[in-house]
Amino acid sequence: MRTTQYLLGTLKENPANAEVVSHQLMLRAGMVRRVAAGLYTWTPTGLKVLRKVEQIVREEMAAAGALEILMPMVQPADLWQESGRWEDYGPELLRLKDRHQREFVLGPTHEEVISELVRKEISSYKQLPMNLFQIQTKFRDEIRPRFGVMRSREFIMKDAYSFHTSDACLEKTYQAMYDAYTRIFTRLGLNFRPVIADTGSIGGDMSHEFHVLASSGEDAIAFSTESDYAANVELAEAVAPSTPRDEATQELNKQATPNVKTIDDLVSQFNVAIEQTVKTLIVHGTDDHGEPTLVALVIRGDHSLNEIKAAKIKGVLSPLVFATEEEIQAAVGAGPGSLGPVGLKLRTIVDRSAAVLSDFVTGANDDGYHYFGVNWERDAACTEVEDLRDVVEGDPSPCGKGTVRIARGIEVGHIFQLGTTYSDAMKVSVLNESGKSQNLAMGCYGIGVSRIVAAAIEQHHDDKGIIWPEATAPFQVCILPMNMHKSVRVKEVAENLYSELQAAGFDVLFDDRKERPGVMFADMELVGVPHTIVIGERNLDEKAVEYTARNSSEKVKMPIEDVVSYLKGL
RNA sequence: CGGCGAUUAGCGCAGUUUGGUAGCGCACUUGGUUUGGGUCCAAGGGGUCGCAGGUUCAAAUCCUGCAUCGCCGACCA
Repeated sequence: MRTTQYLLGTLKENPANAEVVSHQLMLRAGMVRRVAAGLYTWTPTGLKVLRKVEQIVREEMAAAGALEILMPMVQPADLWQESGRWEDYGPELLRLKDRHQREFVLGPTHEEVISELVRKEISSYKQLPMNLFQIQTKFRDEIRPRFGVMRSREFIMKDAYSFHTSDACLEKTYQAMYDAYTRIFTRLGLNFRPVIADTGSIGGDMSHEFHVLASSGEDAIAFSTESDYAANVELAEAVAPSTPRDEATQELNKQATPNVKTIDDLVSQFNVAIEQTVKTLIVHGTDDHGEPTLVALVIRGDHSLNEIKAAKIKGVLSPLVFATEEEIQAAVGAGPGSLGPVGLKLRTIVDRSAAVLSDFVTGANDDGYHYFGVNWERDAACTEVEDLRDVVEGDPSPCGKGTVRIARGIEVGHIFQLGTTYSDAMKVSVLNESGKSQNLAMGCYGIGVSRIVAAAIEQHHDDKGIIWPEATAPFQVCILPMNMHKSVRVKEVAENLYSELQAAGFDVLFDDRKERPGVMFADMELVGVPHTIVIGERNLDEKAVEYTARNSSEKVKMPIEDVVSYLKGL
């Protein structure tokens, strides 16, 4: 491709409204343009990268035995009503009507459509297992789209769905997908980790997320320092402390703390260690008779509540709903800044780490007062102990080996064993070997294709621009002729090399613009082309050109006739 | 949905406090100059100042409403 015939679209200045580096670079390198919130046009350079990612995903899915299909983006509402998600999905599901006033949705995912297909097409266990995938545009009406294509409303996803007559068979395909995903992200040149994940609203038993490690990632991941264990912090277990609770040494005493509204106030004004404080959070729940009630959750002052863990406790509303200040006042008689387990008349669930404290400090359920020297059993009941908090750096690893380290990741893939949730709702069944109708076990496997492009840039860039891994670079090589418009020799060598490289199968960008050298260098570095050949009068007397790799500052002078074989050998 | 902020040329911004008929840099066009790291000089094109209403002799500027966009939070395969 010649730059004079190409839409390069590079920007010298950083666009406003682009927060993360991948978003900035995608705009500056001319890969995408914003159309509306969370909606982007992929311009030629961006589309080339996107297609390369798609192709790798497609090849590895096919190699793992999945069959490619293409389902519609617009889906009839009745399928969603059948699965129950018409009600459950909420405002993220964009609903629309056609000219006959029939209701449709813009597909955020395709479990319903695939179930509809499979229940019609597959009728015998002999046709199973089957794994079908597509690479399709999805639409999710995100509350807050951000970070460019990283969290957009319209995005491209590879989604696969597998169907089985037994859990053992599902597990086998699940493992095959796990392995395929590992190959895909390896081929893409990404530093990634599979992590144990929450199954979330989609349900099911077993789930892994694949995360590209990057400081800008939206998810926190807990790793073991000594094993392969990795889990999303949402899910990672905070192991119960092995040391038993110390004996009480202090008397319970109530002190006036008029200016204390938060744990930080308490720590700074009364000289107590934050680890010796306890905070109490009030959430909505139901009692044994299913009646609405409030539940108190107690965690150590320096820890933070894990809402997913809390919501999984029986009798706690899921998703978690915090009590309002008015509700707390009505139930306890004190404001949120003065709550504590002593004398509290609500069901109280204590976090494992809070449960081993002694002589601790907590609110007195009386505005402006705290209890000091509090001890469990003696001063407050501690009957229910659960894992309620996020793990923190230095905790013992849940796997039993090493301690926890926290890193940030961008979720680029997610695989689930769904079981029969959808096939029960959608009646996806076949006749099994004994001639009985059986609902199918199902797995689903997603990869955020467009998100991968952004994630790759987060991981591979410097202050000059993008540094594409070989596999996803928009062009493999670029030719930069110095003052070609003044030098017949330079033009001739550049044109010849351009033809030769193309003939040898390289995707090459030939910068034939009448631009100053600095402009060309800056643009090619911004776009991130991995290999650059510079042709200038300076070296032509020796019939030589100069090679540089994007990921190195080293300049290599080489004879013109060696260029093709040199690049082939890389 | 709550809090905060923004909206002036294709992009990045100044001008708004104190009302007086719109400016800078980049990009673009033309001519010259320069030529291995975003040259320099000159000339030029491009704006219903987000929209609607109001105040005023006069509104980018003051007032009211709305829209769009972004940040933080809540939410989310």
